Amino acid sequence: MVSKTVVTAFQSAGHDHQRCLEDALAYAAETCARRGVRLTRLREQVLRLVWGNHEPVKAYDLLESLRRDHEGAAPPTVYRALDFLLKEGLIHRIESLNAYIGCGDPSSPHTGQFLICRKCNSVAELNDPEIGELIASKTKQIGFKMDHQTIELSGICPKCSG
Amino acid sequence: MVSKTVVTAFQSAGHDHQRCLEDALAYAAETCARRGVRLTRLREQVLRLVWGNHEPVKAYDLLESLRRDHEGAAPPTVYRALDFLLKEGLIHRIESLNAYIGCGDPSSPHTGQFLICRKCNSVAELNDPEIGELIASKTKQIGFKMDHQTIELSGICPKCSG
DNA sequence: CAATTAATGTAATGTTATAACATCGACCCA
DNA sequence: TGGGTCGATGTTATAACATTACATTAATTG
Repeated sequence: MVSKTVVTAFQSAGHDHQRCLEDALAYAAETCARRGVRLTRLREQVLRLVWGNHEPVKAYDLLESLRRDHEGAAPPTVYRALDFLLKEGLIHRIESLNAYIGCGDPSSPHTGQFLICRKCNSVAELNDPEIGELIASKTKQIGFKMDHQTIELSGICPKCSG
Repeated sequence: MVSKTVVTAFQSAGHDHQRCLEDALAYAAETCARRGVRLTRLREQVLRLVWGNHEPVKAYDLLESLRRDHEGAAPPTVYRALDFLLKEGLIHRIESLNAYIGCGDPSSPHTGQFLICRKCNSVAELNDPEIGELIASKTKQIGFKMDHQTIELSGICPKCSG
């Protein structure tokens, strides 16, 4: 498997998403097993829905999808699963969109930098250490003890800008 | 007036907030006049409330305050004023908190980097060009045409960790 | 297999934000 | 100066996002 630490997406035309999805699910299962946490049917199904494509997904859209084969799903059903997946680093929340997206590299805990295309809505996860480190050093300089970065960049992706 | 381009807040003990507030309001009035846009009573009052302190303020808290001397204020009353102030760069929205904060340097349009103290809730606006430029160059490298940065850093401020 | 804890079900409600249409008021200009 | 225009605000309703609280079920452990 090619390293995903630099950039996940934007996807090329030949992207085999079925494969991408199955890889992510397998990886999640393995990760949870290793950590001794339970990737239940419900949680796996939510993860699968989040990974449906490379666009951020909204909680209530997930809820609607989920209801197709899980009658009786309610907001807490979805939010609990999302909380679990967030905690395990299997998905990220995009604050500026109130939406969720699959994590391109759940191997180690991290906070990515998200590139959001406002034309096609796709999101790429950049995980550039230089950016993270520059910010860490600048904030440290002024005595701020940073523990979390939220970096969301909106614009036009390579595919959409031709 | 000392340049505010590097960092606004965290406020020291001797911070004269009355003065800080009046400066910001005067600056806003001047800016709007220059641009030919109307800083109406309502908009100014909302700006004053946002500048009440150096913590982000929630829209419905503003609404409640506003109602004290503006009976009949409703959500659109507040959100319209916030939209105006955001557009004119007089305030910023903190995405990760769904809250609003006065802009430390409305002179030129910009997107700051926000340092959010999760202990005292104060927010400092860092406006470090190196960070902005590094991100701009990295994203450009991969063909992304960035037009907006959201950078929100949470942690413990110097005062709280001191 | 009983006890315990984690996960899920269920109903209600809290919080954040916008839509749609009516009215008011500032400004322009003939 | 009075009427037209457009931006601002009033008002009602509802959409969109998220959590609380408590009941029930399922997995895990001693």
